[in-house]
Amino acid sequence: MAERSFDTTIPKAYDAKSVESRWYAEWVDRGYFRADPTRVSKDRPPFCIVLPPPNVTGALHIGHALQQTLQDVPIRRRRMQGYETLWLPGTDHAGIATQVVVERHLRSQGVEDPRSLGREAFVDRVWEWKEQYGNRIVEQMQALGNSCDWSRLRFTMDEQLSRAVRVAFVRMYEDDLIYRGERIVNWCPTDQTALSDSELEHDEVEGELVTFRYPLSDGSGHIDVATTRVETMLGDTGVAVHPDDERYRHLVGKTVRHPFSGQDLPIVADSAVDPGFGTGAVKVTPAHDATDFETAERTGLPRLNILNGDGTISDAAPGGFAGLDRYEARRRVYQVLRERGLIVKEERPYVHSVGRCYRCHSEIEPWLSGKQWFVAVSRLAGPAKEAAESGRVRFFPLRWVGPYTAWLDNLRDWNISRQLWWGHRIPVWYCEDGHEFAAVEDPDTCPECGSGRIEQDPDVLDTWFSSQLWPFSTLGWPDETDDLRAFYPTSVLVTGYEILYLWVARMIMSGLYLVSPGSTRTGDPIPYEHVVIHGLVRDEKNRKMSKSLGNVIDPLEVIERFGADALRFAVVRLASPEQQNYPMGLRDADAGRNFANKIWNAARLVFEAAPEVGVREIRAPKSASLLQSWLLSRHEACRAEVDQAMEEYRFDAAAIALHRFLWSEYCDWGLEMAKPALYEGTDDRRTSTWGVLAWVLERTLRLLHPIMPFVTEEIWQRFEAGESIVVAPWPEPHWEHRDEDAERRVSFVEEVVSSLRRFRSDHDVSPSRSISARVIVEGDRREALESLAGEVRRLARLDALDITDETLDSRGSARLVVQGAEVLVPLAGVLDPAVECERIRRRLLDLDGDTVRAEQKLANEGFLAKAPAEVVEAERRKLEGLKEERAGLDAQLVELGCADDAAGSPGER
RNA sequence: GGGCGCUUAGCUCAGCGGUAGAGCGCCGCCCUUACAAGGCGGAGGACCCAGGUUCGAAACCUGGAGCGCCCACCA
Repeated sequence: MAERSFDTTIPKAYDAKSVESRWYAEWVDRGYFRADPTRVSKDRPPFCIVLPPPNVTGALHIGHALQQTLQDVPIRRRRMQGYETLWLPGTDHAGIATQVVVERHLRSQGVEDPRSLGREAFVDRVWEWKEQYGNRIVEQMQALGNSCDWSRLRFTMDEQLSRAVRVAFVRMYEDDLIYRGERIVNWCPTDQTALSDSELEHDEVEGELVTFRYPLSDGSGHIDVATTRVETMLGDTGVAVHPDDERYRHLVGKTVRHPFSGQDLPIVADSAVDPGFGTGAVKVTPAHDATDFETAERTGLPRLNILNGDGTISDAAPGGFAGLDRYEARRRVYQVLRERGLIVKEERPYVHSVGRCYRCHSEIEPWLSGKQWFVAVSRLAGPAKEAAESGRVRFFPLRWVGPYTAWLDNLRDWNISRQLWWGHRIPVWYCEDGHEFAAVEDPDTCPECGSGRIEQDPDVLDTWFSSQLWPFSTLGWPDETDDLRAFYPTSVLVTGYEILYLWVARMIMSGLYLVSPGSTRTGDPIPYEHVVIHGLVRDEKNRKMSKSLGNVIDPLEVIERFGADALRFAVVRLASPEQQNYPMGLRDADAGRNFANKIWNAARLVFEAAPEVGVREIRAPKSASLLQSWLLSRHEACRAEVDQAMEEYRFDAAAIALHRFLWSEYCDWGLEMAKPALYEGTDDRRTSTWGVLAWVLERTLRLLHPIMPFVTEEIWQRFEAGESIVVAPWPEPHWEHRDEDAERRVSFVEEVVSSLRRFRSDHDVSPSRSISARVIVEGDRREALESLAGEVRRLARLDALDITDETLDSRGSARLVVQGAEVLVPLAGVLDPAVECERIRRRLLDLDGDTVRAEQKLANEGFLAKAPAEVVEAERRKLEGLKEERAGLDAQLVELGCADDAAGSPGER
């Protein structure tokens, strides 16, 4: 044999760590991830994803790894398909979240009251924090292998993006979509800011429902009201009943006397009251309840704010409760009412839901906190709903359209002002003469009166106000940039369902409103064409991952132990869109690590078996042998499956298909059956076999590359088929390789091998002991078996294999039936007949069940009449085969001398 | 009070009209010159329950149960 020219120094075990660190830097250096809008053309369509920006504050967790891999996979595939791809990365300043983290940090550093630093100094400290930790996210993303265009890294508080925020605000302000008003807001007493409705979490708690009595001022009676927050009665300014409620109609217009203030509170009629709940009368606390606020608006009741921003009772409250914490006040108010005999009923526990701050989980207070800014949503919601219903934006899975439109239907105005320092300051100024105006650029004077004494609104905008602009502000909006024209609308948004409302819906609303159709590539201002919604990663016990539970998995730790490819594979395989939770532990990366190693070693075999001539040439093979046709056919089937799955964003299915093909087909059968040709074959046979193995492997690596970029690149380089797999073309279909005959024939051969292996195992024949076999089979399956006889001998460890189409005397042999063909294994005194009888009996048991079922089916006239002909025919053939096998096995039992305990035929049982 | 999702092998999940699949785990045997991060063989399932549609249902329809989630101004 000629000396081989291949590299035999490839290490036995795949070392993800060293491979991964080498390649990522190389890819970035070569500029593979950089998008260029000028390259976009008819033949080179754009494909763009903007990364949902992680918060600058934290480190990435495993959920980010999932989400990002789900973006990198389509990005890498489209890049290979020749699209001009842009994956635009960035981070979010995350107003409240960051401010809270930095405040906590400062406190730990001895700054007791961070707000005492003053606005400017505090904001400086946050920027310092951001500079320090913002990069960690980038490093993590690079370790994952994400193919982002780092030259376009954005941050929501970048100058350009901040200008976008101001332009958006001013435009909406001038169009009356943003207004300032005094309304009840959700107030977080811990973070001391207002929150939008979407920033609340709802939580069921076991509280109390206390019913107490208000005496009528004229002493003629009383009226009872119920509440779960009895302290709010300090802020009651009236009592409401339903206008049609006969029980109370005569009381409307009278007043009750407040037990602490002594003031007279009017009894009013309002149809918002549900006469069926409680007593049918409601205490009205306009400053601390959204419903009551509206009731008060309609009925003219005054507002009395009895809470301070920190959740303590204010001086405005009667009865000497001022200064008490709200929970303490609840107990005290209850006590005093009780002492005065005014409590008429108590229910404890009373389960009801409370709103909590989505950042710090404190119970929020509905509160009147002066004027707040709102976005009027009614004009925005309609087009956003239409876009989803008409399919201009498509949801994957489709079922999310329902919740999305339902949310838009019930939308209330969006509170966008936050009493924080970290964020985009509201671009509105007030002059001393009471004029109010919004401006994109910082003004010096009031445009109305020219006064220089102007002051900017102290509040900042809700983080989500800037986030909603993300898909276009990152591309240069409000300028009509090349990026915008080339890549907007973006192609896909990949995100979790938890921010469907908070973010996705708002991006669609604002995109449709703000972006001018003429500046986009399609003339549609919609931010993206597809929205892919995935679930959330949980821990192994399916609990939410959180720092306080200590069950957070750091992607870097997984990468360190198993490699980025392993993590990516694990996470993609989990990400079924039907599931809302993905439980995951560290060990789940095992399978991916093993898979990478398996591919590595398969490649090692292929390269080490490379024939001397034509080693590096990979040509589209012309199918030759049965084995080659089979492998090409199976590979093409896999390719088609992967393509389809990826088009449908079923990356889980794509990952499983690739795993199955490579491991169970390519390695277990393809490589194993190729060994005789590779090691003992003629030069021709060796070369052609190797050619197919290499061709298939090289293409499969490309199919797998989007999911496991590193190991595929490392191996692919050895083919010297191009510069990098990152920019190698995506495998084109080769439908002509599908060969169902070859698949059918090889599957017969596989089953012959399996049946012999099982036989060996059943009889405890050690691998070192030889057995021989004779197979009786006709037609093309016989040809198949003959052409693969050497391979079968090797795989089943036979020292002899006879193949014939003549009936043979089966005496003295075990009979195995494979797809109707007989496989005879001479017992030759080496095997225990009792064991063989047992084996046959076990088989007969299964056989009987199958036979009965088949017979019943074929006896069913409906089945014969209505089932498709091929189904009926298949059933007939099956029954026939079963009967033949049964006859053979019965004969065998007789021969082995254990027929006595053999069961009768199925019909007689 | 509405709505959505899930319920399939010990665990985590695919399958979504033609007699049950994967990964991990488990039990045997095997260091067979790609891989012990491996090979070969195996065990293990009233596909939540009850009705219905159908020749045929894990799959489709109706109802129910359990779990999870979302929405909602029951004070």
